[in-house]
Amino acid sequence: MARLPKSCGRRKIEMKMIESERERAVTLSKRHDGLFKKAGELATLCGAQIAIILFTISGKPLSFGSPSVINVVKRFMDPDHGEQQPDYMIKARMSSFCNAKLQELNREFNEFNEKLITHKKQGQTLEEDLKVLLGGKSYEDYKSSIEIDELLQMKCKLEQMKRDLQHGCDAETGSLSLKDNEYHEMDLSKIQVPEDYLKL
Amino acid sequence: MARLPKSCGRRKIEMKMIESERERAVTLSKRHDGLFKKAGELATLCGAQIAIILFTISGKPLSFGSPSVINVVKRFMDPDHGEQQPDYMIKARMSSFCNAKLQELNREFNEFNEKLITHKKQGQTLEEDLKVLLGGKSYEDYKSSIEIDELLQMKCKLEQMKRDLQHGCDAETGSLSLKDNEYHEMDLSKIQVPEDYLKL
DNA sequence: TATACTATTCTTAGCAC
DNA sequence: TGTGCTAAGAATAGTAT
Repeated sequence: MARLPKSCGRRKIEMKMIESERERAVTLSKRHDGLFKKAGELATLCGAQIAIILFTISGKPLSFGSPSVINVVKRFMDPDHGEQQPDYMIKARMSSFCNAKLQELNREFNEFNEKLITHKKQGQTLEEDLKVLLGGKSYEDYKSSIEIDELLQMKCKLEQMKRDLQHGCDAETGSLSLKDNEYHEMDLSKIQVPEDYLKL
Repeated sequence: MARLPKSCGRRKIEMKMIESERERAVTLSKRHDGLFKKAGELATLCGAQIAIILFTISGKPLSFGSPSVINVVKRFMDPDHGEQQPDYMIKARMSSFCNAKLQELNREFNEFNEKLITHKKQGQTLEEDLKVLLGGKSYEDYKSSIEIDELLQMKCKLEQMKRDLQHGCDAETGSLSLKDNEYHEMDLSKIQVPEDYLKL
């Protein structure tokens, strides 16, 4: 009772894995609640279907689905199941799956690229950059180990895919390009494994 | 330029489908960004694996995955794929799938029940309650149409499942019950289709 | 472990460009 | 459509129970 007016309140936290097991569990619990709540709100407000699947570090599965995880996942995995897709989506013959794959790659690339830029800005040496980028814990957490040439290969593939998609679509629908779709968020122009890095 | 100090700021919004198509799209965009960002933070902070699949009302798929949507979904769909599950999880022979199913049911039930309570509190007549609950747009959005007796059947099944699970587990591990698992959030005691409603 | 509290940070609704 | 701004509203880190 008689709660003293503590001088704590929320504080900023560093975006890295929380070391303390207990603290991590508490954060997971709170943020899991918050995330699922936000997902529900999004579904309600925007009439969207949404599924979230989450595995805790100890392997415990948590999920959220509106209307249900299974429904949404099914729809996602099955390209021909797109009953509700508008005409131009069908014409584009772009399965949800592929679309999503591109989004993921997009995200991975941009994250990677941001790290490159950040480290560059911090004025670290190339050696340090590479050490952090390829061997460091922070990036390792995200994607276990990626080689620069792998990245370059992916970039080429992505550019090819992008070209193919645009051609495929333009050919069929004329002016109706796919520029509304998410994978165009991928700003390939920004994704540059700078020459300097390759010189190593 | 010369931006006047507007007196707007954020306002509270009602939790229902946004009518205006444009406004809905804007909200979707903002909240989609926010949701995926939060998911990424959760993955980083807590070392969790997480996948989000989202279909907009127009059928456009958006997704987020860490490490990737496909990985997480695979792990989720395949009960035997639980390499990282601790011993007690394996002993419980409770597949991720079933666990999730229970969570979904839990959520559905509690939402339904909250609606029942809310409407009750608002002092509406039973007729109005049922109209809103079974035929109204807001609930229809969530689950297309559910009958009271269906709900009761589900409740019975859930109670049976819960009993089975607890017995199954207790039999194998003694005191190590599954009370840590999410489906125990399901507060069956609160889920009551009140007698009055059944009298109709 | 779950809940409560509060100061603070973070998110986002409503505008304007 | 997309971006930026601002202030109100939400979420939550840290703490204690």
